[in-house]
Amino acid sequence: MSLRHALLGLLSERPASGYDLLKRFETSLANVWPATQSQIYTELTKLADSGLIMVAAEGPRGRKEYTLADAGMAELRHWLTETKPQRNTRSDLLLRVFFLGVLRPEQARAYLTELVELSAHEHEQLRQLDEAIDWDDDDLSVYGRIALEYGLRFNAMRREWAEWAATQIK
Amino acid sequence: MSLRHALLGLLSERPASGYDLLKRFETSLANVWPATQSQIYTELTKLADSGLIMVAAEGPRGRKEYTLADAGMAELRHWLTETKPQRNTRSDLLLRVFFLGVLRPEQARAYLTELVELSAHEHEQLRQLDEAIDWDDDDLSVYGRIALEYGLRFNAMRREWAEWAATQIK
DNA sequence: TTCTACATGTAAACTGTTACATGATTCC
DNA sequence: GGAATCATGTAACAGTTTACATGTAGAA
Repeated sequence: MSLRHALLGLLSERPASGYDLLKRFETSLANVWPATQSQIYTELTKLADSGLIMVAAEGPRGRKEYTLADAGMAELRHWLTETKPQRNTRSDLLLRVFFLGVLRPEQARAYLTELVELSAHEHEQLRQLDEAIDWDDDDLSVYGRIALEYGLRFNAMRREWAEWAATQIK
Repeated sequence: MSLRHALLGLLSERPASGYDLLKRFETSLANVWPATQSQIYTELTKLADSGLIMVAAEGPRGRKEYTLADAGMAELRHWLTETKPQRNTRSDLLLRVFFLGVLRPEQARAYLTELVELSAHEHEQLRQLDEAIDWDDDDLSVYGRIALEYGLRFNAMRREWAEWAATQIK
């Protein structure tokens, strides 16, 4: 149940409405924890009911601005320090690799070549994002930069692996 | 819905019972697509109902041995060649990184140090698995080795990243 | 005035996890 | 005879996706 912690985390930076949070998910958090509009609004209601967040203000068009309650900050800290991350790496991309033997060698190689391109493309997207952001030296910048660096290294690794893998066939 | 394709893929290698498939998930496939006993038996029933697999034989203790039907092989090939992999990387491990700013610097560094150890540990597990397996040059060996190499490279990358990240704090 | 962005909510279907429930065969 | 392993199945719950449904405020 990480969605609630993602919401608590975002609210720890500043108060926001469901709509604001949705936008933040679509941009910064989409790569590590995608969430839909429906899921976010439902979870915010639950978080407010359980007292981890509060409706601090109501604005035009029924806008509700949420703030983190003390209990919410405590829960966020607990999640960060006391719970172990799952190394649950469900990857349909890698699952396919196991079964490439049912294809002809050139088809299998084509799949791996697509992965090279996919990784190169994602790497480039992140590189552009990196350039576009005016990095500061506040918390958000430090940790945002660290997360982005992970994406860069990950895509570089995956690209090299897929290039190597393509040479292993036949 | 990759579970059904994982099952079709395993059955493309050889006929198997639900129990056999469960064991294969626990060992080889656990790293890329974990599945529970309950899920596997339920999905096998659905696959048989829709004609993608068939019950070829029944053994002791109610054992049902499934084989891949032609339609199942077609569906497997379709999945491998015609559908795009999701680059859906839900990672609670990385999600936490975004919010490490709410912790004290030494706590944040401790989290990253744990990731170094986690990656080193997983790398070592895979290295031992690599040594233990008697790699052949059949399809299964070629693609199994490719998938394992991914794991090795991934954990090496993650370890180096976490080591670097720890130096970036404060 | 009309379009776009803001803004929220619910229902149904699907996927995945945990727990319960049962029983047969083989090995020691 | 007892324990471990083989073998299957279902129920309840939690999490996720897709689709539907509605309406307001501001900008051009």
